[in-house]
Amino acid sequence: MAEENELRYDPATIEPKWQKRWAADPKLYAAESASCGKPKYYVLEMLPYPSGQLHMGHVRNYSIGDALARHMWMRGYNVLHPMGWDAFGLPAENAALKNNTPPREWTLSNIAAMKRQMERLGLGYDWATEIATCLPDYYRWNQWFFLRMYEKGLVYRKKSKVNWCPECATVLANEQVVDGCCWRHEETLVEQRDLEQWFFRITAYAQELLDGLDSLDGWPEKVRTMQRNWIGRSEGTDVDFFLDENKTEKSRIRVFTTRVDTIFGATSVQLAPQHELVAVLTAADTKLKVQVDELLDQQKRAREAGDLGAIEKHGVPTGRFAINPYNNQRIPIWVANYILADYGTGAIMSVPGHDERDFEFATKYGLPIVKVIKPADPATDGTLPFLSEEGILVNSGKYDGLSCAEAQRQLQEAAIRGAFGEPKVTFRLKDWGISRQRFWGTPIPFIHCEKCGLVPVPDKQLPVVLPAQIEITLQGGSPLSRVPEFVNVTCPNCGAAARRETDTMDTFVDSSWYFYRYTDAKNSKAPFDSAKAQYWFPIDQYIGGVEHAILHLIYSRFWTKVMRDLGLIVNDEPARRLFTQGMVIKDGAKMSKNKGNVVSPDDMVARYGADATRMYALFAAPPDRDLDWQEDGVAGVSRFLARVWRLTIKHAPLARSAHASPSKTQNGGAALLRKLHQTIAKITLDFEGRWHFNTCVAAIMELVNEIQSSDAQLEAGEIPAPVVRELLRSLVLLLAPFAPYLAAELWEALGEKGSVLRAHWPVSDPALAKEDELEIPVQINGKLVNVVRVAADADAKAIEAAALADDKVKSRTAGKKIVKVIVVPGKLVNLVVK
RNA sequence: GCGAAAGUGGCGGAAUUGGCAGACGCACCAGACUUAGGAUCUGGCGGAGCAAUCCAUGGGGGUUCGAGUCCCCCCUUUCGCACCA
Repeated sequence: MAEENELRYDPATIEPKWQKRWAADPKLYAAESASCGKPKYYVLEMLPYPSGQLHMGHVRNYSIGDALARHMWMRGYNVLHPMGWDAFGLPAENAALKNNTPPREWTLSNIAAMKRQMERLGLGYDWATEIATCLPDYYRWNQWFFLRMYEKGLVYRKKSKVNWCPECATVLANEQVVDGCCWRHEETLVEQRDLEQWFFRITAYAQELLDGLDSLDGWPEKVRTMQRNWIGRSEGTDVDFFLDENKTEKSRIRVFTTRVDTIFGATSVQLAPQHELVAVLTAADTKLKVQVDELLDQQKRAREAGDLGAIEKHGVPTGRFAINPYNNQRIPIWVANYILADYGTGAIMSVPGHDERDFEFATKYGLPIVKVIKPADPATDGTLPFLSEEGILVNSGKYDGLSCAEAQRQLQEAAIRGAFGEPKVTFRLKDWGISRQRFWGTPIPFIHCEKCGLVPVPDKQLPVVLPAQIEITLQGGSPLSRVPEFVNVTCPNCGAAARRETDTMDTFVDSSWYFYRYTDAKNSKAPFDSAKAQYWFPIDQYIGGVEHAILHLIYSRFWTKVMRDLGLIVNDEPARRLFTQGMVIKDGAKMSKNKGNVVSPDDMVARYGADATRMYALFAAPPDRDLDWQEDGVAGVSRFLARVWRLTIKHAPLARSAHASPSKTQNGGAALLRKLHQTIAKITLDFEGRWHFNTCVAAIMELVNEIQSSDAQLEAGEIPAPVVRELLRSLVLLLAPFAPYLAAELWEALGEKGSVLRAHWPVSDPALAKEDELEIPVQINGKLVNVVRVAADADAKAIEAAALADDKVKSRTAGKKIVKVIVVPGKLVNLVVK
């Protein structure tokens, strides 16, 4: 009975034992100082929002990062592997409303719970560098950066149309609006409101953010493409059309076009319904106003249907005319529902001959369609619209005969000379609106003074701390505005009574620079020490979900460039390599409470242990693909770990009896050593880039299967002790990044002192890994017939001879003619037979 | 509509450079131990066929001695973009 117990793998005993020991060793996962002499490696997983519960997506993300961190420790790197909490945000306020718990208390207790879960999973974080963005010693630096950016002209306040989510009761950034709805409330339509808001001038870096993408070759192409599209650079020309014949400054309509070469084909000017000229015209024309209101209504309905792109085109003529500055042609001005107010100038020239949308519109309303580009390829000449730039200008006065590109150059020059236009680069990217009318965020460090206007809070008064006592509601604007002791201050400038700003910052501000704080988390004099940041940055490997491709990942690139220009850092980009892991799904669908297919990490850990749960998360699919969670699979990994445990414990005494590695002339166990060194080579290679950890786990399973099927030899003492020692030691080392608890337990069982993390990652010996003999497949006309065994270094001749000597090959080729023999040494033989 | 990725047994997946398709695991089947255990071990497991053998990587063509892998066309799924002038 006692013996049976002894041979049972029990993660519920092993794992808490090591968890305790690890917690008692603060140096174990701690980054060392720059002077340690080792090469540095910064591996980072995106910090979680402290909802209170880890989900399987977290487990997967952190299992990948932790495996990499452990591997790099074993490779002798100085590893920074930190963790923190993206701790501001609306859920804390919702919880406060629901349970009457203060946001701070709710958040901190969630952090404690999730930290326990992470420790239970055995994740190797340097908790000495832990950060929580909701604490004043972190968010004071948000305020500090805000003031520095204000000084640099990168922060401004302006009244404009902004996105408003009624559910969040706050403003949202453009990046947080998905298909016209709130990114947090997919069913809630975002409204447009005119509000005075704080903005970061991210557009000042638009070109650099775009150019930088070319250098990020360690980032997924998908993410780079998404950012390029989001930044949306387009080169063109601004052109002023004159209103009627009255050529005064006030009566110009500026349009933006990328195809100024087609301007002789413009047959109308189209304005967005929100265009300021439309407001002037409708004020004097009630009939027109009704029509324009209808266009606005159509836009609104299309947005509600989530399909603004497919709006049916409608327009109304204003009765007014514009003069084309190049040929003085008089063309009608229309208002159209498909013209976007916030792109370009909110007005376009309509060229139906060479633009698909304009063609559709002109056809519908009977506007003239003029051909001004003749295709270079005569085969495509004829039908309009002709959209390509591969052509020659016609019907364009003195520009006739020019290529499109040359015409664009000359027309731009003419516009500059005539002072009615200029070359223009337009970006789709808009400035980042960061004001939030919420409580649980970083207070914006400004004061409104009747006399002095906007006054920045002086540095020495930072941090502006959130009040502890507050009543949370989702009505009536910023909750902070209802806390008199927060609002009422004296102006730092003139000393008069003044009002504190009551908006807080977007939580994406918090996560835009958090990874710098990890390098110097306790600094109370500065956000971080520049020398420390310079040592650790850029991040060597960043790991997270692709859903942040244009939110967090563009904001943090922006922030890095701002900090560089403030002289704080020298790197241009935050992360050298980015890895976006796939989703965890169940029964073919994303896990969600609604579908009732949520698998709890705690439940998995309780039933199978942390090692099995983590290892399954790596084994079930390659990390970049979606992973279908199958509980039977976790049980399978758990059985495998039990087998490793039994095998190692059983043969540990023999292994411990040896004290050296096997000598090269050792007899016995060559096949096992060969398999071992092949496995080491395979896994090492994967860590260096391919990251197919699923096949790494499979390779370890193969190795264990092979050792186990040699059990009879092991029992009979036919495998020398040094070989057994090397096999088991290496097996444990290979397992250490994936199943840290079991590895620690078995490392100790093998009589090893010190942490397995400080042991050297095994090195594959090519001589030991090499096969003596190979099985070479023999094909006849490309079809497999048999395999022949040959020496591994056999040349083409020898292989051919072996193939031709094979009985099966002989009988298949009898009476036929061998036309050609293809021999790929080490691979195969193919006989072409007629 | 445009762009990208993917499509392989009952399931998750493997095949790193054009070279034995299905590694590894799950599920299932048979057996051993044992007598009730969701334990362990052994064997089997793409389809058809008694077999030799044939068929098989979404479908159809092509290149090649040889194609899951390369090229062309089509279908499906997922993701991103979608009047950006």
